[in-house]
Amino acid sequence: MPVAKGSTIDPARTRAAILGAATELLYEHGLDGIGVAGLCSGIGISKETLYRHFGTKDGLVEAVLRERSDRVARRLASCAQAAGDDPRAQLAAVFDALRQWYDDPVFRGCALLNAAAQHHTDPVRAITARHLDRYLELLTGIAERAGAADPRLLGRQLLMLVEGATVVAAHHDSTDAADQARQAALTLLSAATPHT
Amino acid sequence: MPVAKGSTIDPARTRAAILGAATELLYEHGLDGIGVAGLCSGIGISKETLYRHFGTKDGLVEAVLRERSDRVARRLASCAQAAGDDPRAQLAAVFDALRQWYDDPVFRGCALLNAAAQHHTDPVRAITARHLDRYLELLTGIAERAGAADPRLLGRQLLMLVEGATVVAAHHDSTDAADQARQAALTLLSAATPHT
DNA sequence: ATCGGATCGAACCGACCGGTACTATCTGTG
DNA sequence: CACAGATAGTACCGGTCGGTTCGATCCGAT
Repeated sequence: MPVAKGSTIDPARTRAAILGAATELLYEHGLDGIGVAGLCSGIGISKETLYRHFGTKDGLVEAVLRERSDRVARRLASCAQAAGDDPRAQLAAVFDALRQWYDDPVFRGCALLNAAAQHHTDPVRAITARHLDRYLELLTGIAERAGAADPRLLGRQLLMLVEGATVVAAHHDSTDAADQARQAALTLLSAATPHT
Repeated sequence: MPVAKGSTIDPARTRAAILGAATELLYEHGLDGIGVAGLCSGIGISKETLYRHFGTKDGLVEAVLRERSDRVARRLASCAQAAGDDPRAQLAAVFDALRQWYDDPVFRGCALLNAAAQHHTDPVRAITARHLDRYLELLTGIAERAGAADPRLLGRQLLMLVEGATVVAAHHDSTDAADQARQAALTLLSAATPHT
């Protein structure tokens, strides 16, 4: 069959649908754990469609990673912002968001870090590094607003806590990981803030 | 040529040599980034030799991961022990050892975590989980000897710092990562220790 | 001196890989 | 209604994958 009986022919929508389905499949199976044929059958498209939209499997992978990084960073930033103006509350909100993520049954660690571990090619590494940059920017901003003596240092330390909690939750034991990391983060924040 | 002109026929030594060379190759290229043929030519052995010793590529991979976990955990524990009896000094020594590791030009993050990200199969995941368990045991021991109010909590938080520092050093920027994590670790240790 | 085991090198296998080509069929537009 | 573009489905391509087999050759122990 061509083009599926009742489906709308809308390249932009098709592309978005491919991205969404491919994101899940690549996250679950790993970049090298599923081939183009498996991806296409899992997504429900033909190879030609995939190649017309993304040119290459690597092209699809990079598009998936970029989109995922964008979405995750936006979501985390909005969680922080929704917590109000208090930097401590914002920091706590970040780890609360992480807890929800860790409890997701399909949680397998950070997709960007996993991808960089699998394809340590320049494009993938660049996307991953930018992803960590976004996290760092968010956390450093919180550190600044909290009045930390050295916001850039504290930002990096908080970034390590976030990524460490994710790693531990993914590969060791996710029980309470986010809460434990949150408590550590607040301790670091307090210690780095001149007593008010 | 068979058996290489001047080589000793010693299965145990051959096995150890394969393990050592394969460890580097698999770490550098990733588990799926190098095939059996590439491994054999890189190691300098024939396929038959590899398959007689390890049965399967997966068998080789698991043996490599197990041996690496053993070696790394032993080395880290001995670094801590060599720092004397003071728990704070032991903790600092752990991060000093990490700094040396991060500065290694071939540093690519934790091999065990990378492996788990690539092959999230039960055997690999079990080896990785045990690896983190060993880290946790070391750090929890330090927390206990330091008199932390909740040594198991502090141990987990320190584990997150160790793993987070490794991730950040590998994928973002290794500059000062170990020192920044060390400072954070000591801060957490102080905060968790009833004032003496 | 002999022999069994260890090893190399190379050929070989089926399966799967990423990617291309082509046809049939549907949608959306004028 | 007609046509152009998007898509499914399928067959196909060369290459590489993990893994097996075999003969030649060398080591080490008897």
